[in-house]
Amino acid sequence: MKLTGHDLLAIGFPEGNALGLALTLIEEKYSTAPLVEKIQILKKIVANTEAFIDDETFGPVAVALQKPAIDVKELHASAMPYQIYGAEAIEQGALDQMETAMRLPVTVAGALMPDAHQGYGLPIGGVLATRNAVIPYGVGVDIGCRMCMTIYDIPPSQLETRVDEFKKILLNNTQFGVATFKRPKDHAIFERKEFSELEIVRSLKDRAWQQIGSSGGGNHFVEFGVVEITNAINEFNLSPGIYLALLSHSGSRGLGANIARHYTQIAMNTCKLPQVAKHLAWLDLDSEAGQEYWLAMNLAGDYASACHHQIHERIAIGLRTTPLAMIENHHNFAWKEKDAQGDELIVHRKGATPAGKGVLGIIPGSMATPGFIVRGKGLAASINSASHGAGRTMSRTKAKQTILQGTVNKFLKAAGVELIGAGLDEAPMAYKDIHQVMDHQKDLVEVLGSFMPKIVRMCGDKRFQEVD
DNA sequence: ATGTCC
Repeated sequence: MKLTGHDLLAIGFPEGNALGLALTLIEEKYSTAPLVEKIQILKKIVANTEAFIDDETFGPVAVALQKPAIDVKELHASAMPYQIYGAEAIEQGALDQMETAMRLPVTVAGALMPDAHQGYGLPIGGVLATRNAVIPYGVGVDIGCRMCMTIYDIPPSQLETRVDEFKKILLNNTQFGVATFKRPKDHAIFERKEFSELEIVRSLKDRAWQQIGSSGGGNHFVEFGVVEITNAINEFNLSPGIYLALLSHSGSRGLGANIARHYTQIAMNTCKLPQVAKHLAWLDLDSEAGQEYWLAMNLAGDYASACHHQIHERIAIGLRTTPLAMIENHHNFAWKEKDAQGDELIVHRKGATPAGKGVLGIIPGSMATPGFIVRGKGLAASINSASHGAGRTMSRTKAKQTILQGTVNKFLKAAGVELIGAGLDEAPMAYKDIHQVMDHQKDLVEVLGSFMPKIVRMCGDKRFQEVD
């Protein structure tokens, strides 16, 4: 009979690394021993941890047991006030999560964007400013998930006249789901010292190399479309007009996912919070783990950017041209920013677009509704942020159960969109009305132009879509 | 989001 994690919790093992380690070792060394004997041994380690520090078998368990001086935190009795944009279209679960986040002792300010919906810990569309603390689940699992748009001096009418050619360019130069490039392109990011100096990051380097330039699954996409610039974008000398553009949405693939998983576990093991807030566990920025996370998060952000740049580079080569402009922004990340007094804040944007004064950003709609090129207005109440899209109005499960393929096909046809891949969970009707969402954030961003998708590639891998 | 469970 094998011991379970539950048995170990019952005899006083704290949640964390020691538990897993003890399970592994006891089953390795005492696999044939009766259950009571295994329990007796482990009880002794809990009761007299120090005596086992040098134990040949259980030394590592004792070390892990001694390690974290677990810090039990309390929430403030009431939540700090925070601004909500488009509250009437935001689900209760997201509001509850934000309310909890506003009770953390490290929280300084918060805001909820109009595309908000429930997530793990901080809601998607949540912005949270803290003092000297970073919350891995306040950044999200896909660290550095971002948008990137390149705009070309090509008449967008060619999306109709050369549709098969453009589809082929997308198919040949993007990879979705588990697929990666046979010959990944090298990138300067692989010379970064974080890949050798941080153990967890080192263990992820080979896969990061395999996956660079790939897009993954879920709501990620690469699409050609028509940009209509209404307000000149002086950074690029881009005049009002209609252009062909490429828009991509993806993140840091396995690299960021595993960095997030690793440091979330450390945070949850060392920063114990009441059940309702447990996913908001933070790392102090001056702790070793906090500093490591900060470096690893920034690396994952730069890696996500590198992936987009390779996508756009490959496609620009396919188009035999160079872009007139490139606009990009993270929307799952934490930044060091200053408050009104000039003191440093850690601003978490989990599915929120940076919208500081003058800052360019991209807010996508869905596969068959427009997205927008925006310039931030720097509104303090929004913590210099805006939405990162339309936001889901339906869970993936519900979308797959209730939306019919025929309905989506008609919608795509009416919108003049060619779709490669994607499941019903990404259907336009699973998302809020982007126009309403934009209306709710008029004070946060100025719209400079729109982007209408025309040839869209998303993940067509059934392994990711779980069509039940 | 993620070779979708250490």
